[in-house]
Amino acid sequence: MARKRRPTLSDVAAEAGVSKMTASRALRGAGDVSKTNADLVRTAAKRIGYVGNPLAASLSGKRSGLIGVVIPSLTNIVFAEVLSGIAEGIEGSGMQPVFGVTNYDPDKEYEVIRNMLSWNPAGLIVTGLDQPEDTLGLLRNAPVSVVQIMDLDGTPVSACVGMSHHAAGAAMAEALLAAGRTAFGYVGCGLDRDTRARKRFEGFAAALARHGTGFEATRTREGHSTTQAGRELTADLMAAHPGLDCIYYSNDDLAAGGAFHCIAAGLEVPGALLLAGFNGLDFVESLPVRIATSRTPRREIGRAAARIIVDPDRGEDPVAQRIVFSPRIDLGL
Amino acid sequence: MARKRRPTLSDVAAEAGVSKMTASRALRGAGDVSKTNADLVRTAAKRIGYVGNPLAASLSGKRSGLIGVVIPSLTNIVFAEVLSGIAEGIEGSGMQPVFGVTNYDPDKEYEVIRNMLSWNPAGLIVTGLDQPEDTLGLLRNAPVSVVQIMDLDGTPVSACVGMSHHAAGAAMAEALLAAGRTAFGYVGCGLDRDTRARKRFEGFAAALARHGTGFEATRTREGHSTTQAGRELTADLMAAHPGLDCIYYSNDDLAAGGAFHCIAAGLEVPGALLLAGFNGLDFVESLPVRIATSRTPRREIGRAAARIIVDPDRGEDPVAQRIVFSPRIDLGL
DNA sequence: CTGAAAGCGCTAACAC
DNA sequence: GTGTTAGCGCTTTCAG
Repeated sequence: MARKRRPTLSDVAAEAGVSKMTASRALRGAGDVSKTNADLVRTAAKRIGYVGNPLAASLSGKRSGLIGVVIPSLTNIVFAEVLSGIAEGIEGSGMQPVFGVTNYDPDKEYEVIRNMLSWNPAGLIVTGLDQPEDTLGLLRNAPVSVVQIMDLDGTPVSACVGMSHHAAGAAMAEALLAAGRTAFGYVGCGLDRDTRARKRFEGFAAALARHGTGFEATRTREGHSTTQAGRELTADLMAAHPGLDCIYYSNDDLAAGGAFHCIAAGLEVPGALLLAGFNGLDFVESLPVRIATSRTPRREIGRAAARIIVDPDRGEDPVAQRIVFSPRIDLGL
Repeated sequence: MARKRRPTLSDVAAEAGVSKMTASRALRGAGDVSKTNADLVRTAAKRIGYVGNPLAASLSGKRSGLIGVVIPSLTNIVFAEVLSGIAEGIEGSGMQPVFGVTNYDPDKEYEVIRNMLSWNPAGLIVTGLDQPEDTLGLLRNAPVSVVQIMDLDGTPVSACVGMSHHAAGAAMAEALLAAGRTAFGYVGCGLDRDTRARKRFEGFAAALARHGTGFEATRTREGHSTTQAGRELTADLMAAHPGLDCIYYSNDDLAAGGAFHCIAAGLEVPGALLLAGFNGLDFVESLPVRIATSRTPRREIGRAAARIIVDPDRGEDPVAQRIVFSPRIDLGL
């Protein structure tokens, strides 16, 4: 049962009795086509089951309908949700998202971006602002819309949508101080590679300093943020510094681990010890104890980034867009 | 600063002083090229910074270097990890993964697959075996390698890699019965659309039936599986059936919510009430109480699926591959 | 082993 | 409005 060759634009044109160009124009609503012919073409296309070949269109036109997305990890639900938002934002545009995972490795990131650029994507969505210089060069010279996401603390190549992690850290510190906490500890994972977590830490520390205080102790570890790591580091930290009344974590996963430790150890949360995470993941709400967190609009960030690429609008205005989100603090009290 | 046109194969050929074809062959190691020329070409390519245009290659050759991945959701960490595994499996092959999210909507799935096929991908990785007939037609006639993942209970279009959810459910039931549990409840979300969760439920129920028992009560809800939903449904279920000594959940997220309820309600877990989830997510290990789960090798599944598409090997053997994984039960006792 | 010719399927530029 | 002519950058023939 020889599978028939997939119909091409020529087939549609022949079927409709017009030229390839008219068919092309009619199908993508470009240029002017008489209503009669437009209908003719559309019916013909439907009849023979024509599906355009975006590969050919991309090669011919300047830009492909691909949107490259570069994220550091997919094990982290946060980035999965960003992807999800991007998929939503692209919806109906006929574009396809392609993704690349860097595992927080700058060299891998360079490779991934370079590789993606070879596809002549319509746009590139890249996580973060702190790429090494050669990667930035790649992005600056790329003949595509570049959108950097998740971060605002720095100088974007072009458009960027995200939030200030420094400010987010500071805001959380202010809120915790206002809630009467005085003895702070910190627990974080992968700070060597996660520049945004580092910025939150610094923002938090800076705010404490402004109030004449600081972290009494910190516990950090390389590698992924897991609840298990959070639990262990918290146990360790509290054993050494039982006087702490507040711990700031680099994210909710670690904070949840901290909560689990406290439950197991019979530590009263948040009364005796207040735990603060970051992201506002869903499960935070249903933990048996309340913890503080900053809710980040990651799906919205993805959606907004996708929209910037999908919409050619904004009249080429030379000032690149900068969409600012602010995480919302929830002390859970 | 006029950005120079990106170098093409012709440029490389000219630079190396050979024909386009020799350059092409040398660069992708196809056909025979004299070592001398091969070196000449490679150096020339490096010198002028040549990066191939996969769009053109795809249009010219039969298949593109794109791999389509169709998943129901990205809000669920499980599928994000599958994607992650796919990215690993593709690594170094020069292929690009493109993804589409269906939100468990069969119509959306049809559209996504159809759209992806238009790119002439090298392969398609699709979640599940239970597509509607028209979607199956699309897949069967697709001139690409199709790999269905996550499920084995049914007839695959071609290759498939995953596990039997029916068997997984049954195995968990057997294990719980062996552990002495006698009064079973069930909590699930989104069973109307998640056929695999349904299969686990059925497998579990069938096993109970073989032992002359069954679920005393079930609580289900539409929509996503969230810890919050798990917590609420558990509270509801236990209020109505305080005599239960075991609850089977459609996944770990719900089970965690159940655990949180029990902690808050002072119910002894697992002593008085054993909770069993599915997936073996990382956080299960660090929960303050132990719950049972089935560990699923989702990253491995992704990696294996990618490999099937990346490797042309296995000598065209007409028997499509079928890679079987078995979840490993951990009662957490 | 190497090269010349002929497209892949589509669209940008011009004519008409 | 509509058709024609050229490619996009690569690979597949098929001759040498």
